[in-house]
Amino acid sequence: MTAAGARARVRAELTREIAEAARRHLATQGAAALSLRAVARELGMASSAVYRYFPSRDDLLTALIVDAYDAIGAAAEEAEAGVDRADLRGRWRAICRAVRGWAVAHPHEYALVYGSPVPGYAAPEATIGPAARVGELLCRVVADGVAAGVVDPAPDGAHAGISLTPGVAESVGLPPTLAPRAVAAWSSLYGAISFEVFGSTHNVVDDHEAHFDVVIERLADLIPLP
Amino acid sequence: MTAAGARARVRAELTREIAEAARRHLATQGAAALSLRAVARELGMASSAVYRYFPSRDDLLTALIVDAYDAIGAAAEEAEAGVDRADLRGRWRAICRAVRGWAVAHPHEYALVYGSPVPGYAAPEATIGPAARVGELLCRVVADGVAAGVVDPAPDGAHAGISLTPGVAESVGLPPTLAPRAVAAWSSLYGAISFEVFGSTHNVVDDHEAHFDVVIERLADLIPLP
DNA sequence: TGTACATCAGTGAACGCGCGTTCACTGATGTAC
DNA sequence: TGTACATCAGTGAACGCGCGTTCACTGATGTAC
Repeated sequence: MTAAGARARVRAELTREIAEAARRHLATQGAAALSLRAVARELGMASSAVYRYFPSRDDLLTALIVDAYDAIGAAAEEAEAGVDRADLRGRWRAICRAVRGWAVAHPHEYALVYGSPVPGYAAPEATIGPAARVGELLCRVVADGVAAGVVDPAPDGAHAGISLTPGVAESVGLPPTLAPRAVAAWSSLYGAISFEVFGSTHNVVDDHEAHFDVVIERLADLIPLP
Repeated sequence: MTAAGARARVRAELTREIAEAARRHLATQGAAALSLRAVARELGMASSAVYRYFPSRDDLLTALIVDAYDAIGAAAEEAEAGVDRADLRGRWRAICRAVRGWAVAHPHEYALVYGSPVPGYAAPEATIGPAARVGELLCRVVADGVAAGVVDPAPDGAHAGISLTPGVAESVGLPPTLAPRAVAAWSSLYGAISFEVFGSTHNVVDDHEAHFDVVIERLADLIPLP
């Protein structure tokens, strides 16, 4: 039991070490340069040894993707938790800034999850939960506003909401008349971040942080949040 | 003269054929699968022969990137040109829908220009002009609204505009107090499209076209456009 | 406590693959007199 | 119009590289009696 437990512990540790080496590689070289051989080299082990921990390159990739989503989600949740519950716009700003801050600090990991899909890689089910954390957090702020009576639950009238997958609005606690706006704000947030991180606004925006503050307020107005 | 002209014409034709074969490859396999050798294979020529037309793989990539930007820009401009000049929202909608339509029809080419930057590839100057076409078009609609007196030129007050690169607002004909909002709408547009094309809203949005219509109106409100 | 066996981690060589790029070359096409 | 020369397109072999994955193997670590 103790012996087996020790073996399992060592195994878990090495698994984490491999994933961390892979993440370092990803951070400096980008996703395309991420190879099992390069990771094995950095750890000083034979490339075939990595197969004891990850059955294939795609499984290693999945681990990194899940970790990236979780890191972004955790950063956003932590920042949002530090704001007064009644301050809806403050919570909204905290989420957006946390996501941008993480993305700017980890551009390659950000690209892995929000850039072009990795060719030949199909995201498994394990990634969809972590991927939703930020969106759910944004929706919670809006839902709290509806509950408090300060956010109009049906700004578009009664006919909105048919565009979303059935059940989604309910699962995030929003009326179907409001949920599409939250999704629009959500995707817009990532549009601004991707433009900055991927360089699309390189010749256009000078002070990215100041510009992002403008974007945040516009997206809050889009709901609209008070 | 005629002979030399014929040679040059043949050369230009083959250059175009190579680029088109590369585009086909890109469209079906994605940017990572794009190799000089694969293109040469498809054209039935030796891989070394391609070097007579493109000095390196990166030059071929540049040609594809410029072509993609131009195709998106042309699609947007053509759609916008078909709308009554006074119908600002109609022109805005036409641009957004054209860009989305092109992106959905050419996901890999879209990913090439708006997805993760290609590792090891630095976008040369030749790409910055074509890359700006859609943004400029959106700005023109807003600027026309200001000229017509139906768009508030300073919705944020006098202090906005310091976030953009000096000269940008002037070059697109917008007051510095309004330009950041246009940039915000511009990046938001691509956020919505990227989420759809890259699959981020796979489990969230059901009817992407209907949802995109919601987004368009929200982005027009963001300026706000009448 | 000691011994026979099973499990597991890690090795190193090999497989087959495709890539970008270079180079000396062969013909064909154009040019100058 | 004809001939000597220069230019160009395209070839095919080769260079050196790194990749993912497999496989038979060697020791070490744990387990059962």
